[in-house]
Amino acid sequence: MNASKILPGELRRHPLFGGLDDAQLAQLLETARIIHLDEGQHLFQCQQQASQFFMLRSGTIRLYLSAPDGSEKVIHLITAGETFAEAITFMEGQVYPVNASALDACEVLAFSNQTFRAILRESTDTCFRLMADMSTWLKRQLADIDALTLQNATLRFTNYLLHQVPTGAEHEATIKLGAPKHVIASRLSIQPESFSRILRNLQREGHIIAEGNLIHIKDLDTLGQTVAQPHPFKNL
Amino acid sequence: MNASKILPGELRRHPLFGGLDDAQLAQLLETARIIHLDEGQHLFQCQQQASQFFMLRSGTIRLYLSAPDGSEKVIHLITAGETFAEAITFMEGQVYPVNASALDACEVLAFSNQTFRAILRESTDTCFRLMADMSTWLKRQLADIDALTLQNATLRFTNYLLHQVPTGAEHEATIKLGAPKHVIASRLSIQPESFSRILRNLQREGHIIAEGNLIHIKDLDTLGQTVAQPHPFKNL
DNA sequence: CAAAAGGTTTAACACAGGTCAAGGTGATCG
DNA sequence: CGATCACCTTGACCTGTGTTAAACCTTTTG
Repeated sequence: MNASKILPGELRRHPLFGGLDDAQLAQLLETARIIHLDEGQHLFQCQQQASQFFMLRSGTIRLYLSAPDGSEKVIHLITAGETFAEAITFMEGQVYPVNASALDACEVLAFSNQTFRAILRESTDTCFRLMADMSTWLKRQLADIDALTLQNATLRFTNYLLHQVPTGAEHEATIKLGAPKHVIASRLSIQPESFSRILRNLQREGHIIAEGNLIHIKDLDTLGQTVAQPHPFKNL
Repeated sequence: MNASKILPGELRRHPLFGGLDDAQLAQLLETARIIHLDEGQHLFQCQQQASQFFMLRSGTIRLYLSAPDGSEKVIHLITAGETFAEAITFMEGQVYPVNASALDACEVLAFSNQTFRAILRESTDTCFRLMADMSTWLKRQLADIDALTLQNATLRFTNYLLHQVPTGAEHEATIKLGAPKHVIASRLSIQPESFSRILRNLQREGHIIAEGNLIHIKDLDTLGQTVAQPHPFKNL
């Protein structure tokens, strides 16, 4: 599948490509490819040589780590419009540090690292955009480490929920989980069984109403505050 | 304290500055400052406006996160020669995402973000160096997330130990912990008490000999393999 | 040098969340 | 339309690690 169908405007909408001129964009598209993935199919594996980076057009991609014993940990869920693996070119070894597989049917744009590096060589503006991009990945990962070490499972989930709330929501909101619950659970480093229990507890305590992959938050302010302290009345 | 005493060669040894020409280096040094920190003193606090990044000349700096309940998590220990906070200029908000304090007396070089950005504008080579630098931070954090989610406390510690082993060591090695044990423990997201137990267990099982802040590894190959499976004979 | 302070170790106990096992529900399929 | 499969839930149990408390250094300090 070649890239003749890729629209320049589609790329320009992404901050990373927002500063490219027509010639640079054409240059990038020349070596770009469209990749179709079926559900469950891998885009790349950990440790594999990285010659491309990607932008997801549609579907959901799961970035995850595998342990020798077979257990897995979802690092990030990519949704339509996001780029990923754009920083790998600058790592020594230039191999993907995670696995990437499709959660459902996906359409992915694949760009040549080599071509993009050539463009970066000529454009400090795009360098700056990539560095801004990389810094948001750094901040995201830092937030994850914070969550893993300083928050308990329930708090990780409520924070996750609150991050899904569309801007502008006032007091309540209904969130649709973008992936099977066990995938969200892995993203939050929680076992499916624990995730289920957390959901039940939050519902029992009146914070949310969960129905399938829809979660209704009754009060945005209460959630996150009340839940924050695991044992507010421990010493009474 | 001005920067008249900063030697250009000192900076050039660091990969980040390795591509700067004399004029650029002079420009950077013009707005650089030397900062002396006493033990325990803060270099910056989380959420503080970031107008500088740093290179540590001597001593040890602790980068850490704080939770509202007062608990802390050491993210990284900076040792002499390392740069840090160099990526913050590209984050939106441009505030430090962590705290930084001195574990002992430190001498720190502080560089102006504004000046460095000006240099980056003129030098894609230095952009590439900074991106390589940022990608190693990304990979480090990923390794931490991996460790936190897919490894237990003992494994995190043995992996940490093995990373401290100087290259070239054959079968055994003696590691000197570069910080108080409770700081290393926090770096590994382990409580001091648990850390102490892990040390005792590894010693009882004959893997290491611990004496103060010195840890002797009896067999580099055995450690990391034998220890890897928590319960190898669980089902016997 | 006694006292205070900070770091480390030990032991007893507690618990969040992992593990195991079983059952439910809904979708897909031959 | 029964069978299979994937996902989710529930309950009982287990364990790694946190917590609490106390004792033990070692170093610093008045």
